[in-house]
Amino acid sequence: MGVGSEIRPTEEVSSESRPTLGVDSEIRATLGGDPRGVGPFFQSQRLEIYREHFERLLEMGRAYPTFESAEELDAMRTAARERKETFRYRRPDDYDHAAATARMKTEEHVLRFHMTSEPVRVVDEVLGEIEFTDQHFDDFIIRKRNGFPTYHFAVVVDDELMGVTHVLRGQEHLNNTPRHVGLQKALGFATPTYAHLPLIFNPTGSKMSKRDKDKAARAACKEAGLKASPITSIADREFKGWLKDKKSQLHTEQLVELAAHLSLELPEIDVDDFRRSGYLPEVVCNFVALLGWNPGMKNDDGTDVEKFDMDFLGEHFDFSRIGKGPSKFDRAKLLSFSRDALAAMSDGEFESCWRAWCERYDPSILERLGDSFALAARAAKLRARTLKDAANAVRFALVEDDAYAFDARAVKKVLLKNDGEGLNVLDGFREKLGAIEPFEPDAIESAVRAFCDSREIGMGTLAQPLRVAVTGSTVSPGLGETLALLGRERTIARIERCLAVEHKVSGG
RNA sequence: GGCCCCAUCGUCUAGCUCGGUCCAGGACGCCAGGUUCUCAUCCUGGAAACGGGGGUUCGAAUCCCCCUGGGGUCACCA
Repeated sequence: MGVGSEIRPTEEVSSESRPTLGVDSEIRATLGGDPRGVGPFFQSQRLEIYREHFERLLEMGRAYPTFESAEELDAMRTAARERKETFRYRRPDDYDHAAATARMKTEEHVLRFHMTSEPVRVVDEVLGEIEFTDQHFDDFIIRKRNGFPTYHFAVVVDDELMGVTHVLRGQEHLNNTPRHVGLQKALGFATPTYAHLPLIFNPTGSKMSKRDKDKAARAACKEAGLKASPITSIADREFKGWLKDKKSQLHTEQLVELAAHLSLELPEIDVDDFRRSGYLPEVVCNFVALLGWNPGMKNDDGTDVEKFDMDFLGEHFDFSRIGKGPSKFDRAKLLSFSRDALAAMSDGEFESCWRAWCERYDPSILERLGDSFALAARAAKLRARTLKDAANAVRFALVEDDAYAFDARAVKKVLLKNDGEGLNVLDGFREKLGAIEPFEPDAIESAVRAFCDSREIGMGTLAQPLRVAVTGSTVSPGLGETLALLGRERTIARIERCLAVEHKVSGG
C-alpha cells in the first residue's frame, strides 16, 4: 500500500517506483531537481552532497572506518548468537582514529557512525514519547564499501536538504528512529516530527508486502509444476532465477500476464493493483484511511461515520485518532464499500467509469457489447461490486448465441418440471416477441406481465423459463434488461435454440 | 533471544484523555425472516467482544502492576 514505504531518492527509484496516492508522478516529473534546488533525485548524482557530510562526521570523530569483510561480520554474528547475545558492532576501546583514517586511504572499508550511549528520546505523534535508553545502540554503517550511503544516512541528509518537517512511515521504522535522531544531532540538523503509522496485515496475519504478489505467483507456478517460463515476456533464465530466489520480484506486467496464464488472482497490494481489480481510487483511499484511523463521529441515525472523501479527510484527519495497533486488511468490507460507491453513482457516471476501466484493462468487453454498452451498464450497476466484476452481471450477453451452456439443474427445475410447463409457456410467449415495440426494458416487462395476466399465471412462471432459455441459468438482471440487452433477433434465436435443444432432452 | 510497540465482537472500530449515562454502540461478514420474475438491492430481527490475574475505588472497558498473547526490529535492504 505504500504506507510502510518511504519514497527515497535512490538509484533504483525509476525501476522500483510505486505510485503512492499520486505522489510518485510528481517526484518523477522532477527527477532532475526542481526550482527549490532540492534535486537531483538520483543517488549517484548526489554523492558529492553526501561526501561533504561524511567528511564532517569523520573530522569530528563520529564516523570511522572499519575493515571487516561481510564474511567476517557474518562469523561475528553467528558467534554472538551462539553465546546467546545480540550482536552489536561497537567501536573498540583502543580505537585509533588517526591510524584508521590513514588506513582507509589504501584499504577497502565501510564507514560507521559512532552512537553515543546517551539515551534518545523520540516524540512520536501517534505513539507518544518513547525513550530508547539502553546501550544497545550499535555503530551502524552509513557508507557502503561501494561508496554509496546506506538508507539511514541518506534519509537524514535528504530530509534535511529537502526541508522535510514531518515524517510519516510504517511502525516497522520505529526502531530506526534513534539512529536517525543520533545522526541528525551529530550533523546539527533539526529533528522532524515523527508519526509511526500502524502496519497493515493480510487476513492471514502476515505483513502486507509488495512481495506478496511474487509469492502468490511463485506458489502457483510450483503448484502447476512449471519449470520453464510459460510466457514470452519473461526470459527463461529470468524465470528460473525468480523461481529460486524468494526475494526477487518480477515487473507488474509480467506478473499480471503470468497470473492470467495460471488463472490466478493476484493479491492487490499497490494502489495500481486495486485499480486493475476495479476499485475506485476514492474508495480505496477511504477504506485505507479507515484502517488505523477513525473520525470518531456519529451520523444522525447513530451509525459511525465511515464513508468520506478526501475533503473530509483533509478537514478532520488528525494524528491523535490514529490507532496504535496493527490492522488486518478486510477484503469483504472493501468490497462492500466499493459496491455501495458504484451503486450510489448515476447511470451516466457508472457508465463512463466502467467504460474507462474496460478501455484500459479489458477492451473486448467494449467490442462485444457495442451499442448495448449503456444498457449493460444500467443492468450491471446495482450488481457490480467492482468495475471488474461488472461484466459478470452481463456475461451472458458477451458470448455467442449458441455458445452458452444450459445449466442442468435449471433446465430440470424451470423448463421440464410439470411435463415441460416451462417450455410450453416459453413457446407460447415466443410469438409475442415480434410485436413488442419498442424492444426496450419497460415495454418488454409490460408484455411479459400482460402475457402472464392473460394466462392467469405468476410472473415467475414465464420469467424463469425465459431467463434460462436466453442465458442458460436462473440468474440474470431484470428480465426487461436481459432481453433488451440481447435485442429482439438474438432473443428469438436463443429461445429457438433452447426449444430445439430441450426438446430432445424432454423427449428422451 | 535482546530491544521497541500494541491489546474491545471473526474483521475494522466507537467508548478510555475528564472512572458511574456501557449487562459495551456502529460497520463489514455471518444466521433467520420479509419485499421482488431470478440474482443483486432494500427492510426487519439475531448470534457475536472489554485476553487472564492482582490492585486503586462506593464503583473500572476506562487508572496502576504482573502474566499471557500479537506484532515490529535486530543487513555493506529500504
